[in-house]
Amino acid sequence: MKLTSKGRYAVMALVDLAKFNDINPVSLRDISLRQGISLDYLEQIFSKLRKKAIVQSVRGNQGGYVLNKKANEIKLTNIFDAVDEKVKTVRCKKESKKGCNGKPTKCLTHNLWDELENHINDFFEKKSLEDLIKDNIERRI
Amino acid sequence: MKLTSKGRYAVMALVDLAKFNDINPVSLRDISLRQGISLDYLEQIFSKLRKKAIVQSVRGNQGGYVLNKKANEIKLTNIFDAVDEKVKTVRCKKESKKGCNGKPTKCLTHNLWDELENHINDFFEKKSLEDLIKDNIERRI
DNA sequence: CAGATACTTGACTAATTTAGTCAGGTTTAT
DNA sequence: ATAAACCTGACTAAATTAGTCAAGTATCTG
Repeated sequence: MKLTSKGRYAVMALVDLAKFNDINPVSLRDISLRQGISLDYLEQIFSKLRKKAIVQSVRGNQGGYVLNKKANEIKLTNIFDAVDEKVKTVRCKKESKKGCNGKPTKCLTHNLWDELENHINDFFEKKSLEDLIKDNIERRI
Repeated sequence: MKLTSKGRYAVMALVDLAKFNDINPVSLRDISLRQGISLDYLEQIFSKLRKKAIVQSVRGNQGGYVLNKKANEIKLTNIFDAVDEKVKTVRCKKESKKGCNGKPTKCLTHNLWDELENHINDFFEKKSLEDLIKDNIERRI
């Protein structure tokens, strides 16, 4: 049960973006340097974030990225969803007619994994980018 | 963020075991047939469960496995721990002197991942095998 | 004691996923 | 014009997963 670095990076980069977002857009190059994430990889990640309208891009010289919503409107769920970081506790959901384990019934623990999934998603649903930034400032004091 | 099938199988197999555990020990072969898990794979899993004293083995003809503790004393944590299903939200913990991302400071989101880890582990800590079995019986009625 | 049943161990492997890199663009401010 | 920065898609090495396979050892039952 582990988080992929794509998901982690997406969140890190957005916190960085929100933090340094003043008048000018923030360039991926700067984020790359500050957070130690490869520029190429960041581009992949931001392409997805843009498609899901979480950020907006500003092209050309002195361009970069800007948040497309207020920080308190961006939940972790939205971020993870954008970069395809999904919470998959079970395999056995898609086989339409069969249950899990190839049998007509649901597996003994099917309900458990659903609960777990909800439990984790709750966490993601409650945390917004703003929370993270606040947390970050407090910590520094 | 996903659960491996080793962890899932371990829990499924133990619920099955607890359910059919009357006078005789339960053979892996039976579990394999009922739950649709390969016998060889089950053997690997039960070897680990035995080492962590979650089950006891009974050798010989009509042998099999028995729970080594009461069902309400076996938490999901114990099971996952036994089969090395760990909750790893972050990579950046072991590099003793450095923080995450190779810098001397912690990454912007370090605290978040810790929280997430605790949130998930809470869930595992609270659920016991007994809960699962009860849940299973209720559901059938 | 013979044989079957069932546990035990360890090595091996195919497939998948992850975590990127690389190359070759396009757009736009100055 | 040109440089900074975005944009896209293909590619790949390494790690992990999800098992399989083979060769045992222990012990109950007849």
